[in-house]
Amino acid sequence: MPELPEVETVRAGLERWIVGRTIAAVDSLHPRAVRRHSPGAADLAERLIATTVVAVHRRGKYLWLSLDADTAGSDCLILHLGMSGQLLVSTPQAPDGPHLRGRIRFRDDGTQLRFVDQRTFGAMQLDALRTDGPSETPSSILHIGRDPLDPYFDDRDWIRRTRARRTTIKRALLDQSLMSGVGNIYADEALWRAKLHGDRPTASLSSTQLTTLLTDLRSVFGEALRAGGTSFDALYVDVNGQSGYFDRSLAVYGRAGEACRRCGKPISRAKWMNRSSYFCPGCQPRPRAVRKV
DNA sequence: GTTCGCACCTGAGCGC
DNA sequence: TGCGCTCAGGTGCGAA
Repeated sequence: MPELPEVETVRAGLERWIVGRTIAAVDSLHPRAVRRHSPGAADLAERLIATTVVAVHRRGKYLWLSLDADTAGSDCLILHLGMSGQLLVSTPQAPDGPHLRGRIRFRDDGTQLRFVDQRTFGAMQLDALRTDGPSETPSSILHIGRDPLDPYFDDRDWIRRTRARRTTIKRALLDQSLMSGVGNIYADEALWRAKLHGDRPTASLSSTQLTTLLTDLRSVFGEALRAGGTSFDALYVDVNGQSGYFDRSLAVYGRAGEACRRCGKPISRAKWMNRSSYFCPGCQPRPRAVRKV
């Protein structure tokens, strides 16, 4: 599933392949791919034609292409991969796959940008950039917090706001308004490294513990980035269709029943909010209030 | 205002 | 062989 390292890998690929190119045509091939663009697919295509991609930006799991022309009040194209989205740089001759949802063709008739998305949680949307402190952000994602690799991310502010929440630490990690980019996989990995159970109330954690968690989160992100991201199946690939290999380095996620690399106890898997949570019962004991008898 | 649960969606894997 | 169920999970929305 695309989380921060996977999205950043895609962003870097897009930067290499599409910056400086002018859009000639946009094909929207599935209504859900443009559901967040309320004027509809035809409007999206019409306003993108003849614009040039200036830069590719990312905040958390959101990508956006900055465009050179004022497209009637919108100056960027937001791209979100959802759970299974892929942005592929393909030759015009490459066959359409079964889950092709959108396609951007460029005036140079070279490679195309294809949006492939099996589960249709991803989306494309035109938006206007707004000043957001020291940088610019699309207006519709102003509520998304900065990610921990953002140079303007404020560690102390995140710690203060997290401790003020009346929730658990895993919920807080997945709350994209507090901090973006973290999904289920890297939340479990960072919590394992920090020896914290996901059900620990945020208010019970010290500043030191949260600082350690941030450090561990950044290190797991860095390692995953160097590995090109995590790929459990064919759902995540970079713009050239290549899989990352960080899944080989995961300590807990997807390893239920296997020995913890730190203490040797078998990794547990628990149902959590209609999904799974992986943790080591030895290194990450449940807090007393929710400890199962 | 904050927190939580659920729907959205598709295809692989599994049991019967 | 075919059917039905479960699972995967990011995001937005409504309810409490």
